[in-house]
Amino acid sequence: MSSNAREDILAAAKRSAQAHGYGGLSMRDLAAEVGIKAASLYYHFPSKADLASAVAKRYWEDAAADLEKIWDEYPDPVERLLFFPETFRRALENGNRMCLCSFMGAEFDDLPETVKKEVQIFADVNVAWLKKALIATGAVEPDASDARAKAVFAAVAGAQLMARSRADISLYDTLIDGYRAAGLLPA
Amino acid sequence: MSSNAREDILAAAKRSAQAHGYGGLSMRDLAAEVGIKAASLYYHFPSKADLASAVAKRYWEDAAADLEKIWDEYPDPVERLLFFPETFRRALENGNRMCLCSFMGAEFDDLPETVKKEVQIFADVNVAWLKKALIATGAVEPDASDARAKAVFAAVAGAQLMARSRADISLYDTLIDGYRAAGLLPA
DNA sequence: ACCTGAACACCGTTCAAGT
DNA sequence: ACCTGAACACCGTTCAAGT
Repeated sequence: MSSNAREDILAAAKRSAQAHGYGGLSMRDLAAEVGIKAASLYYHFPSKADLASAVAKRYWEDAAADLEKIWDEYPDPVERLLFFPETFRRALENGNRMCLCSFMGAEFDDLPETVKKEVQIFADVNVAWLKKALIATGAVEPDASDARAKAVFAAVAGAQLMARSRADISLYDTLIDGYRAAGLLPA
Repeated sequence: MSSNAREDILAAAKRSAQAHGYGGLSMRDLAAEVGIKAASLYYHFPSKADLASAVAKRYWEDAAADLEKIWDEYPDPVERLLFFPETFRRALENGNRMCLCSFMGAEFDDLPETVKKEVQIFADVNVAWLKKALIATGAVEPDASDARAKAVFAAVAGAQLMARSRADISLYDTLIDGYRAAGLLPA
């Protein structure tokens, strides 16, 4: 199937970065998982920074595609918006992992410039989608939609972070319900 | 003044962990900052895990004391609650740092058990205070106060994380305002 | 009581060398 | 084209030794 080493590396690096961050991503461990030597990684990616940058870029590209699909699959604006937290829930389901870009947001100080840029694009993509989705519900004034979209994104990321720190996915659901009860998400 | 090496180590380690996390906390760099050799750190703390555990413990103890002070200084329940995000804002003001326990929440998988425990207590302390503060406003049903307190905590932590990842403190203010506008925090 | 140099097994990275 | 072993400067940690 995927005898493409470069793709294997990207996939394994993504999984690892979602659990251990940029700093915790070990080139030696990564190589072992893919079945090559650490030195061989540098044939595919000139540095750890370049690898992480490629991983983060792929990450937001995949997220953008997923969000597009959700947009089309949920014609009802409220249902669509309520489905958004599900994308963050899946990382928790997948071995208590978290959003790669949230983890790297914490590691901001130690991130290479190229990686920082991709991490920020991930937030941009999500916020832009949320803004459109909020406006579509008609419940938010267009003027307020940008601030509200950012608030929803930050709150959902925070819920994922808190749930991860207790390895408790039911806490994530409680938090999202709490956002709904408070009015941050439509009820 | 503080010729107490142990206290100097704790203070420097706290600052570093707020910027680089547990994994990014370097014993050699830390020693250099305190003015001793790395090996000497092990006279004061038997391991990096023990040091980090002591730092996290001190961190929630200080937070608990701060919250008590805020409680007394703000007799008005709504004003008191609105002041809560200020405690997280200060870390951003202080060199774009973040809550030590949020960072370590991301690093959950790689944290020693003793450190995990202290990190969770930090959340417990904040949630317990928020719960009391929410009930005092009378705007939240006691039944819903626990879920709401957790939601506020997670949302504020998420706002700090997102603002840090753009090194933009004004974004933090926008997000907190967004929470207010949406009804998560009292307006 | 408090600190140190030297050593250990790690890490990301480089590079000349292999096929 | 793709991979490797050996080496580099790092890291957390240990420990015997210093004062």
